[in-house]
Amino acid sequence: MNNIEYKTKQKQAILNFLKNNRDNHVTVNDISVYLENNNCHVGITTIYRYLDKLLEQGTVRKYTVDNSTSACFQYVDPSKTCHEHFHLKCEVCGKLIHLHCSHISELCSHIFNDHGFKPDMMRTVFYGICSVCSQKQENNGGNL
Amino acid sequence: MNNIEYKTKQKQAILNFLKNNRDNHVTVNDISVYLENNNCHVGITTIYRYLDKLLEQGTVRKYTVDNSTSACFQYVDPSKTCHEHFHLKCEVCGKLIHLHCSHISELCSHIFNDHGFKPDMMRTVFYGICSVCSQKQENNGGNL
DNA sequence: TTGCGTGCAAAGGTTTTGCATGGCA
DNA sequence: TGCCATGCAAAACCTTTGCACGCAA
Repeated sequence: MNNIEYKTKQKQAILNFLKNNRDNHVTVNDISVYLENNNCHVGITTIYRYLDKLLEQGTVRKYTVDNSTSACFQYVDPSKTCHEHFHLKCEVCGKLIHLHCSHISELCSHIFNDHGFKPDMMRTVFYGICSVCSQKQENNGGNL
Repeated sequence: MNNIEYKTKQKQAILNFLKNNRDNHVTVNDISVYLENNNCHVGITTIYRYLDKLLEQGTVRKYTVDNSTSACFQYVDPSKTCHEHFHLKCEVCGKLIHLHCSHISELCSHIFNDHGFKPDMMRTVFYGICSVCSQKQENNGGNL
């Protein structure tokens, strides 16, 4: 009845993995596979339940990228406001690019100040074509 | 082999529902339930397949909104299908905001010139909270 | 008549739930 | 020793696929 949270191996392993991948988003499967390969089996039920808690605490962000059926999670650095980090998704090769760029926070401030809308860049994904794929398309003369 | 698209009752019923709800996003289940209640049964397979087509045609947009496990779709007015438009989606009320703003095209140029990524703003949606909903949240002192 | 469209059933994948057991405090 | 945490299995969902039949053109 006290609602005290216990410290366990599983939780620490999950949180460590999230922290070590703070620059990337990871899926439940990513976590499960990684831990498995490191001789630290954790049931997916546990992963889901712990991520739920971390989500409530704001320790982690959840978002979904188009075409991906499963949810993505990312550790949120308490000191850092993640306004400077955003995502580009290449629609050709599917690569997800993580970009640190001050221009984006300027844009966010502008949208908020002048348009009253408060963007959540952790949830927002820019769709387009990455440099590698656009180069390929040029070389092919526009054919697929 | 001609790839001609046929007109059917089912498609018309789905498209009508989408048009009548152009101010909201709807799920496959919403569509299915509504049609069922209107004595117009359409299998979910058909709904999924038709939405896929509409998506390719750009007649409809697909979203994933937090807290919802299933995908959301929203009719896009053909007259508003303009490359100068950017889209903001409020995650609280679901409203889709069309925005004209030179700052975003500047950002796109910057992303392309300095990062080599060519954003497709027709496909990109900014998620966040609109002014009305953020005001409401403030008035509630942060409670839901 | 042709071939696209439809819908059922089944498969595939992700997430949640029930329940007995394990383990922190 | 209390309770929370864990993990298996099963259930609950969402979405896709296969296939036979229906139906627009």
